[in-house]
Amino acid sequence: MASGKAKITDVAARAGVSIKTVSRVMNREPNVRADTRERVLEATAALGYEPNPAARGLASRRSFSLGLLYENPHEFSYTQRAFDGVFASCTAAGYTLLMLPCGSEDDASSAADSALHLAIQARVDGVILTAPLCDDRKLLGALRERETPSARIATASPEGSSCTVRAGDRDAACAITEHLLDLGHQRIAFIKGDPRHGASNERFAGFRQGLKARGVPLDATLVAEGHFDFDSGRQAAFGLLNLPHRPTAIFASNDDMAAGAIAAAHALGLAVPTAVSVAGFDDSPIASRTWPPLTTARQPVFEMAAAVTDDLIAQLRGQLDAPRHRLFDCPLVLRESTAPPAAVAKKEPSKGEREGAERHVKS
Amino acid sequence: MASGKAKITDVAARAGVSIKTVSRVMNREPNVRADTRERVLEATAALGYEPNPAARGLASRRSFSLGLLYENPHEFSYTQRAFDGVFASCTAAGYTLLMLPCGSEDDASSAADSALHLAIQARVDGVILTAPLCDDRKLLGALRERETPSARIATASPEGSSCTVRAGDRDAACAITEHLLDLGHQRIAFIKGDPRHGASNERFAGFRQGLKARGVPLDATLVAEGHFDFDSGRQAAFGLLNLPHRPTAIFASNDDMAAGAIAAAHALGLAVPTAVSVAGFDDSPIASRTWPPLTTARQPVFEMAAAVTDDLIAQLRGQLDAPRHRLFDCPLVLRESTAPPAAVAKKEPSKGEREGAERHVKS
DNA sequence: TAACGTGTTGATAACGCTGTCATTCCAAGC
DNA sequence: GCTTGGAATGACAGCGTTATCAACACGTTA
Repeated sequence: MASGKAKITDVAARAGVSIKTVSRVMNREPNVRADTRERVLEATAALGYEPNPAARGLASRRSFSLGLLYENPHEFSYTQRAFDGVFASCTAAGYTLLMLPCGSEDDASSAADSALHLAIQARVDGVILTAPLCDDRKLLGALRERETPSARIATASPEGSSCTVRAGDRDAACAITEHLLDLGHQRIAFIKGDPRHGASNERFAGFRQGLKARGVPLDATLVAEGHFDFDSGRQAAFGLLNLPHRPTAIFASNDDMAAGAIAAAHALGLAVPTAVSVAGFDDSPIASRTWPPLTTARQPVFEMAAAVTDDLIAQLRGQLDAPRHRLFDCPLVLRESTAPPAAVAKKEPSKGEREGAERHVKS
Repeated sequence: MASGKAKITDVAARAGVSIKTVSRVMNREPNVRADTRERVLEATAALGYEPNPAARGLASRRSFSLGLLYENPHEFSYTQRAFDGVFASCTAAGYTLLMLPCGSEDDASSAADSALHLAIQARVDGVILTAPLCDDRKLLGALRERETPSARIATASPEGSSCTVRAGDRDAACAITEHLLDLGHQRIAFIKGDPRHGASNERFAGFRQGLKARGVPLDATLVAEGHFDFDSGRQAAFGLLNLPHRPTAIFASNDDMAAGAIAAAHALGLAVPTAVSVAGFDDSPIASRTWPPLTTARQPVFEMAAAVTDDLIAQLRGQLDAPRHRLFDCPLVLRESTAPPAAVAKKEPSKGEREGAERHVKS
């Protein structure tokens, strides 16, 4: 399967037919003999031929594309926020944007392949990769091979020839940990995220760093595995809260898992934050919709996505000499899911720790 | 501003320059005299000229488009689920898909204009409209004028020459209302949705229909206005729960508002569902993340979006004689946010109403 | 046998733009 | 005035497909 430079004339030559016949086969038109079709298909496969959509569009006066018009919802998922940032930059620069979803976990690599295939078919000038795809070696290799410029959002390795952007996960996780320690918590549990995301390691490292800075030893029994989703957070929290000597605070490494932790606490009859404090990460929409709303760290996804897209476009235009690697701060967002532990709360009623419903503190 | 049929030769003729000069102006290339540029720009404006992206792409060997690769998150917003459905059908049919967001409420019509403009620029073969855009008369008029085929998701008027799909909002809302009545609730409050969405009326109508079927009169003081978002739901619920004679159940016409209602109840120290039951609509991700998780009606957004996209593509291919108008059922999803009212609960402990954590009942 | 129809294939002209390179213009310098 | 050189402009050949229409093969009918 030679790569994408073959054109219809090459296929026609190889199959020993005219380009029109190739065209007929590609467009599933009738009136082509079965054996002819076979020869053509063999040739397209052998040459790795992909029809050029621009040429097709020009000749046929169709675009083979649809538009989905929608009004921006108030509620954004991470992907949605990233899309909005990328879209804003694309529009400003006169680029159009294709969404290329992969079929999530199960067999992630082959799913990535299919998205990549769509990118190749559409002949995009460049691609933007989100975590964890941005660290998929196979995918990156394929892109390099095709010389497709790329940019990476939330990568684990902010280096190399493509532009990258990431959040200061470690520092922000450290700040959250210190916030919990400042409230008087000593037994703080941590729920890890999907190990394929670079951010997971960083956030865990930030947690350890925060403990270390205050001289609190890491208790391995208080570290649970999660996968960045609600259910895994709930499960992990159940385990943690059922421990003989349970933690007084849970730091889940994203908001969805933190929401799960809150649900687990509720189910066990433990009030948040009175009986147990819960903190998340990201400041995604769910963070302000739980009860109580979550203390978290705000990841500026829109800005990150827009910035890295600007960089990619600049690179495509040859306006960028070296790839740019950006780092964004994640400010702490204090809400009502964290408070001093019960024991401490009795002694000092936590004056000054709980005022405005929402405060932003630079991490 | 004549519409999209002008080409570069027309502009060149009108401006009295060669097509190459027009090209230079369009691409912001240097070395064009200011007055020449002016004349060209005047001509493009007068003719409503939009460069043909396919021709540009073919000649320049670039596509002026980027791809955003991402892994499907577990958590879907409504838009995300709709996108996934549309995308699945597009991919299967060999179409590419452009996301065309509008800038939400403030000045919705001009926002719709900008999205429409993008659609025209990109020369999409057709567009898919989601609520409330699908009922924007100005937008529909513009599409008709350009003879751009369209399909509509969740429209208020399931008729006309474009294919449509909608949910059985009225029946499902009626079913939810009857569920609450069956539990023994008599004072049921309703929080309306954004009036621009056709679904809002339907759901309210379903609510009234449910009451009427059981002979319960509609109490106007128990009907509050909302806008389908968390905050408006919370506000509305605050008002309702602070009434002298407060309702024993709240039916919010979507899940986000229902989540807001739960937050309001929590804030007022009212336990859900013991002190007050709450029901939502949509079965969006938030529905299973609140505490307690929400009783709601599942809107099969993915399937609806995929189906209407299939119809649109069939229409584009001339395989459809008459436009198709589809209706999807919304099955009831019973979770823990609804229970018999306190008074009734004392008498009969609600046997048989609370068993599996989640049951689906066809509406 | 000739004429006909049907299924299959190919030659060639678009499609609407950009890239290349030649040409023209015009102010500055001699 | 004449030359010079860079800025401004244009002529024209592609770009890689599809559409049109002609040509051809072959079995069937008159």
